[in-house]
Amino acid sequence: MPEFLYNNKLYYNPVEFAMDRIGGTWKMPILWRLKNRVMRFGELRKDIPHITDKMLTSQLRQLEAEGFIHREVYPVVPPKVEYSITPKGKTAIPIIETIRNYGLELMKKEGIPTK
Amino acid sequence: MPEFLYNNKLYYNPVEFAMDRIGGTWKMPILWRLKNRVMRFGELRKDIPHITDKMLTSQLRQLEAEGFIHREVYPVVPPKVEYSITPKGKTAIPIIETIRNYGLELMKKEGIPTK
DNA sequence: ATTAATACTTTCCAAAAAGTTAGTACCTCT
DNA sequence: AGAGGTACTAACTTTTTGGAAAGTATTAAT
Repeated sequence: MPEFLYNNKLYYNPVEFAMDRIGGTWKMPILWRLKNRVMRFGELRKDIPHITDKMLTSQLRQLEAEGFIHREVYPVVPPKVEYSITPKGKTAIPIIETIRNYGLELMKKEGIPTK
Repeated sequence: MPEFLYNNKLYYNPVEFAMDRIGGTWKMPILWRLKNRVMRFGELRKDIPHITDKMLTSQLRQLEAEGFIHREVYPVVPPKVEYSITPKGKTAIPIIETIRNYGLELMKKEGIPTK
């Protein structure tokens, strides 16, 4: 496996690279929810259990910086900001689905009720 | 999304559950190498760049505990231990491949030479 | 007696990720 | 004047993850 630098970080393989973009605790849950609709900050917060303002903001910023989502600000008071998925973000959906189904499969094997 | 406990840890979704079994820096590289052959500790260490003894040991133990690999000890001196993938471990290979291909795709978009 | 080989184990430490708590800016409405 | 609503921002702490370096056990070979 080749190793390479990107944004001053050293990666050892493509899996690591992918997981750095869409991995972590919150990025997939966010992308998953945006997959077929636009959502506001407050909506996402309500919909994703246990996420904090800080985590939501920082993850949204990272996803935006990588081009997975788009952030649209409306200059009104109180503030209104809408988040939507980009074409690049959509390419992540099937991957998330694959991992999700695998997770469900493993859970089933462990006897964890999946509903 | 349902939340649930497993081994005293709280999970919020199936993706998280899957990534806790086969995610992290080293588990996929290990499984990937074992996918079609048995390997010894020293072989794995030589083959996976930058991994330390400690990390290799701890990841192998976790993979074994979850049933993804099998550990065979030969009572000889110096010690000999062989690691092999189990049927359960094999189910992870296509997932790794999917993520890997996605990583390669993202790298290509970023202009990172993939070989 | 010393060295070599192999597969760990242990201790201590640093960095990264995530969580907690509190606060800000702005305008509208009462 | 004060409260309410929205999307943050900042400071601080905790937890998790990973890493470096050294040590252990056993026996054979020199």
